[in-house]
Amino acid sequence: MATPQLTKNQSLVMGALAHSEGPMSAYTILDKLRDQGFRAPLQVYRALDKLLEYGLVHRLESLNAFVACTCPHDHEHDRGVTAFTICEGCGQVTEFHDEAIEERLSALVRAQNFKTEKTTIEIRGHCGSCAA
Amino acid sequence: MATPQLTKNQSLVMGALAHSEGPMSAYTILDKLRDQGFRAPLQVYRALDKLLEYGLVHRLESLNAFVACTCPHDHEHDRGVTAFTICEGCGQVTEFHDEAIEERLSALVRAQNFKTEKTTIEIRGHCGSCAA
DNA sequence: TCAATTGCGTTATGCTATAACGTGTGCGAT
DNA sequence: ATCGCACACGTTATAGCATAACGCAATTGA
Ligand SMILES: [Zn+2]
Ligand SMILES: [Zn+2]
Ligand SMILES: [Zn+2]
Ligand SMILES: [Zn+2]
Repeated sequence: MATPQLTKNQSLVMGALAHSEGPMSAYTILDKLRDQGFRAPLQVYRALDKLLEYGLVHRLESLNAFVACTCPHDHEHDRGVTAFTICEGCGQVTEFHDEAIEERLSALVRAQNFKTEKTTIEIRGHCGSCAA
Repeated sequence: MATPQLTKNQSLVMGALAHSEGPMSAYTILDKLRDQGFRAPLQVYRALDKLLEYGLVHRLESLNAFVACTCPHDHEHDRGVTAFTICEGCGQVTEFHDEAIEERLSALVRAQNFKTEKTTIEIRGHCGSCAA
């Protein structure tokens, strides 16, 4: 998916996520953007849908929240699997990718005769700084 | 976590999940159990909390839904990682486990100096019967 | 007996996400 | 030009998921 020019709302949501320390829920984003004229959840969700489609943003299923993609390349991990560590202490999210896991998962799933459309890998725990 | 005797509510929720074809949301479970006297979401959520703790039930984060554990052993996958394929067509959920993925993930996470508490792996797609 | 724990029931509330409707704008085809 | 279409947008209402806070009852163990 090539990334077209973002619309005003998409840019505002992207900016909010990019400048955030950690993940944000759609409603948290909404609150951050009220001063820029946002009034309703759909304004956020519609922008997020596009940003997810362009690969600029990831959804964290276990948090019902969103983060900006930190992948160094051109968000071309369409084919690849994206994984996250999520610290319960400080909220820090780290995105990472690994071909070995991709290939192993792919083989296991193929053995089930299953066709993958989207893979979610999220690891909850504590980062080095927050470990008790 | 040893599995104590289930209470009445826990048994009812467990039964509903065990006899279901696929995953169920807490509110769907509630509706199924109204005839057995269930009246409020908390009755379901409290039972689910315990069943999750005992390892008899898994939560599917990408669906906000729950499934009975199909693991053949005594639900002793406390140490292990549980993964799921989830068919968007028929709703079928297949639970599986793989040591190679566990070890690879474990190594990657350790390299981040991160302490894992819970790992979520969910693969959305289409099963063999439902593949377009 | 007394305190602590656990499960239960109820009401109310909060958070997450989408349905349904209408408006406006740009742009190619007729 | 103007028609038709696609797309973004704004608004209101509603649906779906989850928990807070209160009180009561049964169990257990000191
Ligand atoms: Zn990314
Ligand atoms: Zn941390
Ligand atoms: Zn299991
Ligand atoms: Zn299927």
